[in-house]
Amino acid sequence: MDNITIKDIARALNLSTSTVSRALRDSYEINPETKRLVMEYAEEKHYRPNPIALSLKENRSLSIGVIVPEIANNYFSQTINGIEAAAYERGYHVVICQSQESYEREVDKVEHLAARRVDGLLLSLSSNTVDIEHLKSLHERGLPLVFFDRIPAEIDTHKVVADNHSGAFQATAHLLESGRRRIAHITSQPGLSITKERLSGYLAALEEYGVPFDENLVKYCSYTFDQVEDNLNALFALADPPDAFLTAADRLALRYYAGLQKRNTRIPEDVAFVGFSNLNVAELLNPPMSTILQPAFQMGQIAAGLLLDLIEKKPKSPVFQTVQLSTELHVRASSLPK
Amino acid sequence: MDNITIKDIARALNLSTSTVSRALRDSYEINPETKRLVMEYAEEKHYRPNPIALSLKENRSLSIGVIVPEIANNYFSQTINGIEAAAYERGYHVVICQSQESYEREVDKVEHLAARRVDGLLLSLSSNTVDIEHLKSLHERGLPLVFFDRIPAEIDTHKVVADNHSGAFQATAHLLESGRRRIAHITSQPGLSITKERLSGYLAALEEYGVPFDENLVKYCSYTFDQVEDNLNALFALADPPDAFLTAADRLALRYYAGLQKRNTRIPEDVAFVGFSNLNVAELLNPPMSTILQPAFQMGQIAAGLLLDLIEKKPKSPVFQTVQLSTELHVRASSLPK
DNA sequence: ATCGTTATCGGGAACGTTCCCGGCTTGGCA
DNA sequence: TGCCAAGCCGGGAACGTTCCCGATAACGAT
Repeated sequence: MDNITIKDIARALNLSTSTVSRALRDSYEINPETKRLVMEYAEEKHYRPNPIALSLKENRSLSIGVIVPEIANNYFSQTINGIEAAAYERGYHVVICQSQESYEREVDKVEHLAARRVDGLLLSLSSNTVDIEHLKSLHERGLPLVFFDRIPAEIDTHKVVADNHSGAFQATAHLLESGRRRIAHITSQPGLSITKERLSGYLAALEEYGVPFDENLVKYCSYTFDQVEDNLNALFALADPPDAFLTAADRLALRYYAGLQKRNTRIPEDVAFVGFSNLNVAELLNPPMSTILQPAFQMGQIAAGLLLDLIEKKPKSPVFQTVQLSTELHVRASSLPK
Repeated sequence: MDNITIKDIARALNLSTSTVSRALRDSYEINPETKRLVMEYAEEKHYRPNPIALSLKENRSLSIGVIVPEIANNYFSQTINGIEAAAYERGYHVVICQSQESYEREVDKVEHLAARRVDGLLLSLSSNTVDIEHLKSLHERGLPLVFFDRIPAEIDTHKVVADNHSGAFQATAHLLESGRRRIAHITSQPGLSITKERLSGYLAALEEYGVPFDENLVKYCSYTFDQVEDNLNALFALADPPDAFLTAADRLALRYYAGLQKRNTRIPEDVAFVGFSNLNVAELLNPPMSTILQPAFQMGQIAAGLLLDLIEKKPKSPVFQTVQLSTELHVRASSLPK
């Protein structure tokens, strides 16, 4: 594991490190013959510049960090692919981390990446993150930061989100139009931005169609603690039980799909079902699941692009924007009229 | 982004960097009072040691690299979770990369991680990797290396795999016992270790049950190039078409499940179906898919454990082992007898 | 012959740490 | 009174680069 360094080359060719360094970067002030010698020797010995030494000197790493709650989630893995595509194109490496929906892990990862001198950070908050001081101070100290999907209100920077309000509105309207009236909304932690936006879309649709809102139909779920059965039991114990479900995430959609089937509730006969989800298997489920699809890959691309812009033209402090991408409702068998 | 350094502390407290350094590491030869001063000042100013400077000096990073073909694959994301669990416990960070099933990307990622001085590398080969010189030379130069799942024969180091032979054997035997005779085997690139092992299990089962092998029933698929329809057409154009499918990966299982449904082939009436897969939705598919489940999380844990052992006791050159974990056949509706 | 130019190269500081050496006070003891 | 050993601390090299200054030589111009 002892790699060859510029010093080694210098010693071997009886040159100074400065000369070797310049020869390698093809500087004009080095004799072509010397350059050739250095280049050839470097090639032969597989010289690779030490990025750590460079990072130490330049205080940057030509890499960006990504922190997502979990990668075992189609939505996030698609986003990461978009990020990688954009970063790769512009010569940056991507370091991927998971917060595992844990606040402590998130803080740990953020600090680790910052200490490792990533040139910028892309992130989607963990569902248990309430305090974002760790990010705020980093941002104030000048670390370029772009949020996507689960964004905080308190930090002013670029953000990329799906149009959650309209996605939820569309889905709810679709359910209402196919004759449902008691739509259960299974959603994420109340603190998350996506939760609020989706709830507001849901409420707006109810209002538009003159259907009264019943807060008993809204269930906030932790991703980590499993209470599917309890929630379903509570919902179906209502005097007026749900005849439709609108779920807010891949994970929730699957859990409740399974939960409903376990209690032999028929979809879509007994209840209709629509999920916010980028599951690539929605079509293959039994029955095929109606989903609100988010442009995950594109979100990643855009977020990475914004971050790299931020990184590369640091001097002028930019006007931060929030990019909102539209969602697509895919109606499948799970939400057909009864 | 200007972080406080030991030098800053030294200057502020009128001490030397050596003293500050020692005070921070609680050295015995520093006056308790001085220690207190330094510690408090460091705390107040949020001093964090610069890991890059440390890496440069110590030639290590307290982090390990993981390269998988793609993270949008339940099998790999579960493995990564296992790796992270094990690494976290022992104080190491994990850097995740995707080769995207591309040889060039794999080489690039490997070199990048090595240059960044990861202390070791965990990897599962891309399906397009044939030449592994890049890994061989790294390994010879002393970089600890552990392979999992898709392993090369040419490098002697720790390896962690599922018992692919017996998994395929079990699944094939199960299909044969439920009355199938023409079992199509849809599998990965022929070069991969997992492909060979699974094929051998498939063949062994055929032989045990006295069913002749027909090479027309085996289809090798690239992950990147999509030829599902062609393959299905070819298979069903056979004089004696398949009455069962054994697929070798998450991705293939889903594609062919969808492909079969598109051509209105009934499962399990017309063909039975079993897939190597860690899909968490297998139960929810239509029909629920029989799968051969691999202990992905555990594989990650074990692989990471072996790697860390390798890293931490470098001096003695160990005896390398290949850990083989057993798979589990989960029979569901897709492979019921006709 | 002297001088300014150009072409080519080397020295050394700096990035943030650690650590080897060496140095200065004390104070205790002979 | 003198000496040695703690106890405590600073100087500086080293890790691999880059880059700012110089430095040296040759060479044409004055």
